[in-house]
Order: sequence, then structure tokens, then C-alpha cells
Amino acid sequence: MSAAREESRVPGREPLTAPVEDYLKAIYAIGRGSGAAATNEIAQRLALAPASVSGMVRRLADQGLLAYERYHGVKLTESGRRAALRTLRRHRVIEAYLAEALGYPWDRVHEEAERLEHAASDELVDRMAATIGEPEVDPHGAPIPTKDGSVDETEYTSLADLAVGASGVVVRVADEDPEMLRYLGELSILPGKRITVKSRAPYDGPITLGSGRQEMSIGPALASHVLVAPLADRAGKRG
Amino acid sequence: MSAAREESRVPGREPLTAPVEDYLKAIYAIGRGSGAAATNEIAQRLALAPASVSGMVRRLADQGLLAYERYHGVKLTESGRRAALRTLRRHRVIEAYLAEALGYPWDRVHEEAERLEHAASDELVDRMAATIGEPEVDPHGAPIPTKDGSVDETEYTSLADLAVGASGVVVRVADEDPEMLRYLGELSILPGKRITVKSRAPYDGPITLGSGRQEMSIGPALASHVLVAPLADRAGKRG
DNA sequence: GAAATAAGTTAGTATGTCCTAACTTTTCCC
DNA sequence: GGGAAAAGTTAGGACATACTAACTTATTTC
Ligand SMILES: [Mn+2]
Ligand SMILES: [Mn+2]
Ligand SMILES: [Mn+2]
Ligand SMILES: [Mn+2]
Repeated sequence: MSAAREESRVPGREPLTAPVEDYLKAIYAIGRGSGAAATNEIAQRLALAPASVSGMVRRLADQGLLAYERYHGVKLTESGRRAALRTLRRHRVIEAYLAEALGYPWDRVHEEAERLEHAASDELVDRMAATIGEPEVDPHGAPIPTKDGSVDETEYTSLADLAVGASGVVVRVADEDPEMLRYLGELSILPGKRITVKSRAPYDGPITLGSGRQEMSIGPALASHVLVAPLADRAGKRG
Repeated sequence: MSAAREESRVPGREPLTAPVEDYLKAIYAIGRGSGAAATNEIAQRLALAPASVSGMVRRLADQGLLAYERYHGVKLTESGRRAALRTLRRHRVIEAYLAEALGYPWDRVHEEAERLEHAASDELVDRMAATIGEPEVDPHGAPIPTKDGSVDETEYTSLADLAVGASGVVVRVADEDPEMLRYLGELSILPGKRITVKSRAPYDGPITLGSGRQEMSIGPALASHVLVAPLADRAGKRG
């Protein structure tokens, strides 16, 4: 009864399910660039029990989407990476479209895109992208992978790692926590904004920032979710 | 282990799954107005085995979404009807939006909407509707249910039932078969078009139509998928 | 109204995804 | 390097959805 089905399982042309796409995205995000993703880390990102991840990860490895060595985490294969980037492109184009064309506030696009990314066809995503002028980043500043599967993987410094006295332009903020996004919006810490670190209190204390004539103070947890492109300035980076 | 889950199953506030929403839509479409939907008919519409329908239908009845009498078909309950109309609204708003805002051709909106209807939030659907000016019909002329769950349930005559000599305005065409839609488009048999039945060959033969100075001939199978609002004219209806 | 046919159901199975509990392997630390 | 802690896996089960095969009920036809 499963012979025919087995046969049709050529290499990998069946559409992936929503959970599978989410696993691949999570694994990509964790091991961005190269590193292996740990079971527990995947579980935490997806809010699943580690045991569930063990099971799924084995199936994904069987399908050739990732390389799995028991007890030692997983890495995307080329095919898995392609699938992850395809979903990531969908997600980010959708976010950009919702914000641009439908007036969605930036703190609510993520949740919507998290579901739509699995239902939208390539054609829809391409039309969305075309309609809003082929954006290169989503509303949170994350780069949108191209159709052929390339992305800008530049690693930026977080505001928590910028030295006192240094300046940077905000390029990207974490996009999953709506409340955080609303707060950043209030502070107008938005992609494109130029910010200078004025001071940093010891023992993970508040970081004082200047932006234009505005001054404000945020905690390191928040600062670590704001990525900046450092500007050549009077100071360097701190470890 | 399942006590907590059982408990939270109050009456009906958990989101419905995609298959469930599709069942409800199918049952609504079959028994529109009142009639009961037969197992086989549901199975055929959803391209499932009848046995699968028997199983699902029992579960939906347990959830209070439909009234089921073994061997005698099902009817939507009030709660089931509400859910069906909610999905139908989503489907049609999405179709309208895709056509209007993204330039989708009318033969491809249905398939896309069939998936998106399960992933889009109410907010998204409402924003789409607002953006294109709260349309009352989808690209195929089907009425869009309102947010509070009312729809125009007028039953129209099909072109196959219009008497020779009678005229009507096309109000709606069947939306599932892309090839048929493309053909109707070529003939420009579109919602809003005024059409007169010129002649009808016996034994289910071709029906000759006139529209403006154009004349054309279609089979009864196709004609039955075109609904018209008859115009008071020189002829009535044929049985 | 009984046989034939159609319609519908049940039984048993499969697949995908998830869970908890119990176990195993790896890593950390003295 | 050996034991504790952390990380990860397996075992066993639940649930939703689908299927085929075999059976039952309803409808049609003579
Ligand atoms: Mn998702
Ligand atoms: Mn984003
Ligand atoms: Mn659907
Ligand atoms: Mn339609």
C-alpha cells in the first residue's frame, strides 16, 4: 500500500507542511551561517517539548532536509537551506506587504505572516513584492532573501555591544515580541535611526542613548535586540 | 492528562482547522437555505472517500457544528452556519482583493483563496475589504457575507434555464474550474453582461446567445454554470 | 414486496505531529 | 576521572485526518 507512495518520494518535490517549514526556519535562524542547532534550542524557539523535536528532526533528516547526528544537533543540508530561505522570503515579503499596502502596524505583521507564509503561493509572494517595489528588507529591517535563494548574512553589532561614545544606524530589530516593538516605536528606535551610546551603567545597568536632540535610557536586554551598523566615530567596539 | 484539555473545550471558541472549515463550507453550499447534505455529495465536493466523511461528520456533530442523523445526511446548526459564513466571507474577500489589488486573473483567485481563507485573520480580511472599498461580490459575482453573518441568498436562474427569446444580466459564474473561467472570459460572459437566448437546440444541444452585436453558442453544461437575473422581456422561464 | 442497486457506516490501518515519563549520553566541575 | 547536572533520546500514547474493505441500511425497480 505504501509502495506507490514510496516511489513518488523522488528527491524532494512534495510541498512541505507548515510545521516542517517552521522547523527549517528555526534551524536556519539558530545556525545561521554554519553552526549546528541544538535540540533544546529548536524546542525553545518553537515552544515544543524537546522530545517532539527529536522525533521531527529524524524525519527531516530522512527526507534529506538536514544532517543529524544523534546527541549532536542538526545542520541544514543544501536542500533544507533552500527550503528555509524560501519560507523566510515569504515571511518577510508578507510582512513588508502588510505594513506597506494594508497599513498594518509593525508589531502585528509577524504573527500574521507566521501563518500566511505557509499558505501563500510563490506567485502571490512575487506579486506582493512587485506591488510594493521589491523591498530589500522587511519592516523590522531583516533582509529579504531573493527568489534564487541568496540573502545578505552580514552580522551586525547590537546596541548592547556598542562602545560608549560610538554611534550607529539602526538596521534591524527583533520582530517577535509585539510589546517590545511598540515600545521601540515609542522611543522611535527604528531602522534608519542614528543613535549614539552616551553611557552605560555597570552590572548590566541602563544604557543611555542619544538620537538627535532626544536622550533616553534602555536596559541591556532590550539593547541586545537592536542591531546597528556602527559608524566610524570616536570610539570602537567593546567585547 | 486530558482533563485540562477537556475542560477548556467549553462550547466552541477554539479555532477551527482548515479541513473543518472546508467541510462546513461544502455543507453550506450543498444545503444552501435549508436542505440536508448527503454524505456522498460532501465527499465528492471535497474529493474524499465517503467513509472519511462519515467519520468527520460525527466529530463535527459532537462539536455542535451540525445536526447528524445516521444514514440521513447532515444540516448545519446555527453555530455551524456562522462558521461557514465566516469562512465564505474570508474566501470571497480574499478573491476580490487578489483580483483588485494584486491583478490576479479571475481564474486563479479561487485556488489561492482556498488556502488563504484558513490562514488570514479577521483583521486582515477586514483590512483587505476596506482597502478595495467593501465590495459586495467576489470576482465571480458571488455575494460576500457581512461580518455579522448575513448573505444575500437569492437564487438565480441559470442560462440553461432561460427561455428562448428571454434576456438576463449575468450575475454570477461558477468559480472552481479555471479553464471554464478562461473560456467564459474569452466569450466575455462576465458578471454584468446582458445576454439574450437566441435559440436552443434539442437534446441538450447548443444554446445560441446574443450579447450586444456578438453572437455565440455554448453547451448546456457550461450554460448551467452561468447565473443570470432575468430581465422583464418578451418571454418567461422554461421548466 | 423482494431483489438489486445505491448510499452510508464501521473496522482496521496509516501518517503527521505532539505530549509525558523514563532512560541514556554528554558535559561540567571538583 | 568520576559523579552531578544538562542535554537528548526512546517508549508509549493521543488526536486529527485520511484510506480501503467489508458490512448495513435505504431506495429503486420490477
Ligand atoms: Mn510559520
Ligand atoms: Mn520581520
Ligand atoms: Mn479551503
Ligand atoms: Mn469566487
